[in-house]
Amino acid sequence: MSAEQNDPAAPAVPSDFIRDIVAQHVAERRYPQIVTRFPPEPNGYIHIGHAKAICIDFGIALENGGRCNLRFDDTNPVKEDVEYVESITADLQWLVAGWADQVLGFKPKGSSPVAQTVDGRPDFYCAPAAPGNVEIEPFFASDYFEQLHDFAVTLIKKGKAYVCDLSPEDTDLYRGAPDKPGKDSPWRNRTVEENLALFARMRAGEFPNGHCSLRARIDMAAPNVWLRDPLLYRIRHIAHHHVGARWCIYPLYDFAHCLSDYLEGVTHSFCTVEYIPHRPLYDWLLEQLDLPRPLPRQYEFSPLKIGYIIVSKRKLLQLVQQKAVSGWDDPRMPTISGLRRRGVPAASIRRFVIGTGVTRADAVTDIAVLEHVIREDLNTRALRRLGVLKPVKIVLTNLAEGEVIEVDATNHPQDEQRTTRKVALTREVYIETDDFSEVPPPKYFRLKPGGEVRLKYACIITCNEVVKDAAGTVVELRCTADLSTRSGGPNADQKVKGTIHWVSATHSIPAEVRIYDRLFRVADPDADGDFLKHLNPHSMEVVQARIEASLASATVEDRFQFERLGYFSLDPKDSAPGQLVFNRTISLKDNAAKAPGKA
RNA sequence: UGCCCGAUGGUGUAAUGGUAGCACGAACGACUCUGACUCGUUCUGUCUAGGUUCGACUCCUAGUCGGGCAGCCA
Repeated sequence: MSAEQNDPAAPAVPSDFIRDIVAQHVAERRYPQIVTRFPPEPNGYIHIGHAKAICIDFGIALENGGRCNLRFDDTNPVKEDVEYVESITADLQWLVAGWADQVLGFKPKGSSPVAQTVDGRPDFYCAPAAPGNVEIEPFFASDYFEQLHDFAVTLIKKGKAYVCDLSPEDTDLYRGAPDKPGKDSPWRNRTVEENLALFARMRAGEFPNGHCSLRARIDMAAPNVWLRDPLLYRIRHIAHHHVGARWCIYPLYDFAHCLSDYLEGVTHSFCTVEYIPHRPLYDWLLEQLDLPRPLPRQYEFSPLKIGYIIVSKRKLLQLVQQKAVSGWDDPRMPTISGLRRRGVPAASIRRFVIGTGVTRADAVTDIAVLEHVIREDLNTRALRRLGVLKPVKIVLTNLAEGEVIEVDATNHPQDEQRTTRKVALTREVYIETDDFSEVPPPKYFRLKPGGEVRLKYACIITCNEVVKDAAGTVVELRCTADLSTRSGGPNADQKVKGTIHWVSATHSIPAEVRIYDRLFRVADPDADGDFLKHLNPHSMEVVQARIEASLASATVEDRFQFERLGYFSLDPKDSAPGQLVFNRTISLKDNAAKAPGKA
C-alpha cells in the first residue's frame, strides 16, 4: 500500500508468520486499530539490530493503518540518560523518514495516562498526540509510574503480590535452578494489610536499597523460572532522568512492559525470542487486573545477526569507552548514527532488514547482503565524480604548460538526460598509484611502461618514461596524450584495454578521505568471548586525496561515486568548507580483485 | 541435566498436503570510455529414522543438532 508510494526503493510489502497473525486479527476485527510500539531503553544508541524491530513495529502499523508509539522503557534510572533519549529519537526519526513517519506515535508533552470508563469499568489510557498538538514528546514508561504503582497495590489486595524481605542473594538461592524447583519465601504469606503497609513504606523511602522488594505471588515450583515469584519493584534511591526524584521504588521490566503496552492501547507487542520465557508472565500480570480493554499480546522473532558485526549495546559501549572507535557515531559502528554518518541511506538499512525476513530461527545474515543493497541504492543516486585517493603524477609532455583542455564528464551513466560537467585536462595530472604497474601481472588492463590507457572522458595516453627517486619509488610518469582520441574527437572510438580515473594537478582540490574496512577481522568476533582481540587494526585508513574542483561545493546530503573507487559523502561532523573530509561509504564491487591483475 | 524455541543450497528466505522458488554469493560468458552497472548461463538444499496419506518441506512420533531462559538489567 502506501509503503511503496513513499519509498520507491522499498520492496513489496513483506509476508511472514507475524504478519499472517496480524492479518487474521484484522480480518476478525479483534481490535479497533493495530497499535504497536518500539520500546528502547535509553542506555545506549540504537543500532542495525534495532532497525529490524523498527521495520517490524512500524511496518506492520503502516500496512494496517495503525500506529507505532516510540516508548522509552526507562524503568532503571541507574543505567539511563537523556543523552540517549535524544539520540534514539533523532536516529529513529531519520530511519523512518519518508516511509513511516505518519504512523510514528508521540504524545502531548508532559501527559500521562488519564482515567476513563470502559463498559462501566474504570480504566486508564495514555493517548497519542492529536495532529494539532505542537508540544509533543515520545512515550515514557516512567510517565506511568503512578498507575503502575496502583496496579501493584491492586495485585497486593488480591493476594497476588507480596513484600519480600529476602536479600538479593537469598532471593537467588530460593529461586532454585532450572532443573530444581524453588522454595517459598518466608515472607510469602504476609497478610494483605501487612503487604500494603510495607509497600507504602517502601515508596516512602523508609528502607535502603535492596532491603526488600515487591514480588508477584505465582509458583516457586514452576518449571519456567520467570514464574517463580518474579520481582515487580525494587528500591533504588536515585533520581530518574525523566521524572526526577519523585520515586525511590522502580518497577522491573516484566511488570512495567505489559502494563505500559496496555496503557497505550498497544495490541501487538513484538520482541525477540529471548523474551519467549517471559510471555506467560506478561499474560499473567495482565490477566490479574480486570482490565476492560482488549489485552495486548506478545509475539517473538529472532534477532538480526550479521557476520563481522557486533550488536550488543554493552559491547558497543565498551568500544566507545575504550576509544576503539571515536564514538557511538563512528562510521565503523553498526549504530544508526554511525551508518548515517558513513553515508548509508536510511532506505538501504530498511531494505536490507526487510530483505532478511522475519522468522524464529537462529540466523546469521551475510554482510554481503547489506553491502549489496547499499551499492544498489547508491548506484542509482550517486553523482559520478573523479577523485584520486593515492596520487602519482603524470606529465603529459605534449601539452603546453598552462594549457587547459575542458572535457565533458557525464554525471551519471544511466541518467536519461545525460547531463555533463566540465573537467580540466592539463599538462600535469594525477592518477591512482595502483593504476600503474612497472612489471604488470598478466591481464593487467591499466598503465605500464610503453603501454597506453584512456583517461576517462579525456583521451588515450602512452607512457614513455618512468621517473624514480633514489629509493626507486616512482615519482612521475612522462606520457604523451593523443588528443585525436578525445571524447567526441575523430579517433574517439579507438579501443584500449583500460580506462582510468584522474584529476588535473592544478585544477583539483585536496581532501581528506577516510577509507573504512570491517571493524572485526573475523565473522563471529564474540565466538570466544573476547571480541576486542579481533578488532581489525586497519579498519580506518586516512588518505590525502586530490579530487575534482566541482566537489568544493558538495553538501552533506550529496552522495558521490568517485569513479572506479566507490561511494563517498562528506563527513557531517569533521568536514568544513576548504577542509573537506569524505567518508567512503562502501567500495565498488571489484570482480577483478582476485584476478592476477589486482592485489 | 528442567522448561521453552528452532532446523529448506555456502548464507538469508519462500512454498501453509499437490512442479522446492527468490535473493545474496560463487563460476563462466556478453557488454563496457567505471575490471562498476546491466544482461546471459551454470552451481549447491528440505537434519535423521519411522508413521499418516494417492501424494509430506508441510501433519504425527522418536532421535540428532543448534539456540534461549536461573539480574533487585531490559
